[in-house]
Amino acid sequence: MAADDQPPPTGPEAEQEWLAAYDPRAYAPIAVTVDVVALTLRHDSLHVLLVERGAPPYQGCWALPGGFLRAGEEDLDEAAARELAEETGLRSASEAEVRLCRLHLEQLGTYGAPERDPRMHVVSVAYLAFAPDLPDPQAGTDAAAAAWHPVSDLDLRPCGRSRAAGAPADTHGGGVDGRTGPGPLTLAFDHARILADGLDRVRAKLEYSPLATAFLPYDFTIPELRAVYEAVWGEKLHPGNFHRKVLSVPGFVESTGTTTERGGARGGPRARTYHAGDARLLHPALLRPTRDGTADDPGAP
Amino acid sequence: MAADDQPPPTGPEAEQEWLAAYDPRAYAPIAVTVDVVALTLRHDSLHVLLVERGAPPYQGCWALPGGFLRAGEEDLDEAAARELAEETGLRSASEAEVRLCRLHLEQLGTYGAPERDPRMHVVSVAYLAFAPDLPDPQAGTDAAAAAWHPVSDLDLRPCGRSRAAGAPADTHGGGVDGRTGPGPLTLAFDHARILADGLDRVRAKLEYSPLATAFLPYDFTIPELRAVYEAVWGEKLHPGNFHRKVLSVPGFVESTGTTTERGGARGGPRARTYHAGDARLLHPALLRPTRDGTADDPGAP
DNA sequence: AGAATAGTGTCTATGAGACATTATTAT
DNA sequence: ATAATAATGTCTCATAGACACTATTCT
Repeated sequence: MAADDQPPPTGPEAEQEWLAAYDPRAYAPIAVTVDVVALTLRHDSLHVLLVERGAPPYQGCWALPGGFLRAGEEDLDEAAARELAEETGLRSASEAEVRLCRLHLEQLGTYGAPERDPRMHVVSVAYLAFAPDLPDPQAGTDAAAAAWHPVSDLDLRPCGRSRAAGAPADTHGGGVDGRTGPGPLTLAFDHARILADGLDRVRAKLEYSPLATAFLPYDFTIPELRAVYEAVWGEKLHPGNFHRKVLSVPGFVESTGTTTERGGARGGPRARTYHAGDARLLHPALLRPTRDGTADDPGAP
Repeated sequence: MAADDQPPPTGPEAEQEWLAAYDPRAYAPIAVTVDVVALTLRHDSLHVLLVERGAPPYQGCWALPGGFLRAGEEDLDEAAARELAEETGLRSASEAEVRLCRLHLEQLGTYGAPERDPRMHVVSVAYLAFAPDLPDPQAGTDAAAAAWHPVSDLDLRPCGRSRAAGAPADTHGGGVDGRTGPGPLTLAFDHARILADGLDRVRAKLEYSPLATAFLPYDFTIPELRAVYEAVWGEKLHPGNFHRKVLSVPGFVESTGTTTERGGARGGPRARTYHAGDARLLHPALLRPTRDGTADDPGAP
């Protein structure tokens, strides 16, 4: 149900009473927030947008950008787009429109464990965003300190820190910078889990959807597209086979008829340029290399 | 963020003030509910569990079972399992444990348009459940009138009724039974959309996950498994090819070494029985028949 | 007996992946 | 000149799907 009513009213005035009881202030409060896992490619490695927390709990830790859903004013998608625009520091509507128009935004999942925020029960709707290279977030905006971080620098173990949920609120006294000693960065709340789920999602999505193009400018080359796959999957792909395969999937890319101005940085011919086609699903899919390990019956002669 | 704070405090007492401002009663209220798209197979056709609304809005309409998240008490998954147990009328914990233990439950998506419930802003976390044949919901429980409905009887057009979201709240005055004249059943709120999303999900999931087995009892035959695929996809499959393919996917099914007691209803040999294997992903996948329609370059000679 | 079904065998088209090869460009 | 790279060609293996066939069981 939307707002459900377990015991339905039995009479007309009981019904009135029932409706009156809908005042949510009578219930224990739940907050609804929207968090965004915004991914982009920088220097051929996957980066995620994080903000540094300026207040406890988890003060000094990095966290996913996000904020409260504005009750009665916006849908979840709108809230996610708004938060992202705010945190990336694209203030003017026109600039935001230009830079974010090619942005892909999709719902990732919702996280609602009662103890995930020590202050109160917070239900967070997580979104996943893919963007072509965005500028560094500008200081002086809503984001106290927002920055792109290489995903490989982060600690994504099941519960980042010492059990994220029940983590001590006095974290801000000790290692304030979100690092556990010399190790990788840890994230606030259950954000490591959310980010891990987002990475799983994007890795899977590249197989059957053309969304790799969302990480690139409007025009791109096949080798650039391959770099996206390699960065997201963390594996080198066979250039020749990848090239032929991409061109064989109907609607994946469309030729522009032109090439790049210069060859590769280390030599090689100019590459032809393409832009995204109209396919929304890849047929056939670009399957991830089978890092099998299945041993596939090596016992048989 | 979990509960985010855009403008971080600048001083110690400002911080205190900031934390005090966290009282969610100061914000416009948002309700959080959990809805369940519970699917099962009956007589080889897909059925969904619905409850009849006893109160406005959408009084008399059918809706997905669901209810409020209990603040501070339960996670989203727990709330979904609880609602499902309540609405299916499996009251005793032991019975619920027995009947629901084989239940598959996964998060489907979250719906939060401000106007989706005319009373207030309600954010609903939708879950998808697959179950082997469950008994008819018992009257006299929480569910005023809960019943399994054939999915094919429902109107799943983009916005079920007259634009679900802005639908008039006085619906209970007119066509009270959830039908628009002689047509198929329409659902309350945006539940037609949620159900449609759930159907998309289950159709896709059968391809690459072994979840078809969640619709069947512990032991099953390959033809029974095929019936699940045919019901969900709405297409007849080639019995011979399906059989060989299922057995060729490692970890999908495991032989029990026995067969059914009797042959098919209309003749044929006894079928061997299997139970679900330990694979969580199918490799290779069971791809849906390509209802291509791509015309596949009919212009060439 | 006749009909329907479980399970297996065979053949073909297609796609994935391993190389190999040619042409083009930067250093 | 040398090295690196874009793009294409060729070959092999695995899988999907069409079809045929046998064996078993119900009416």
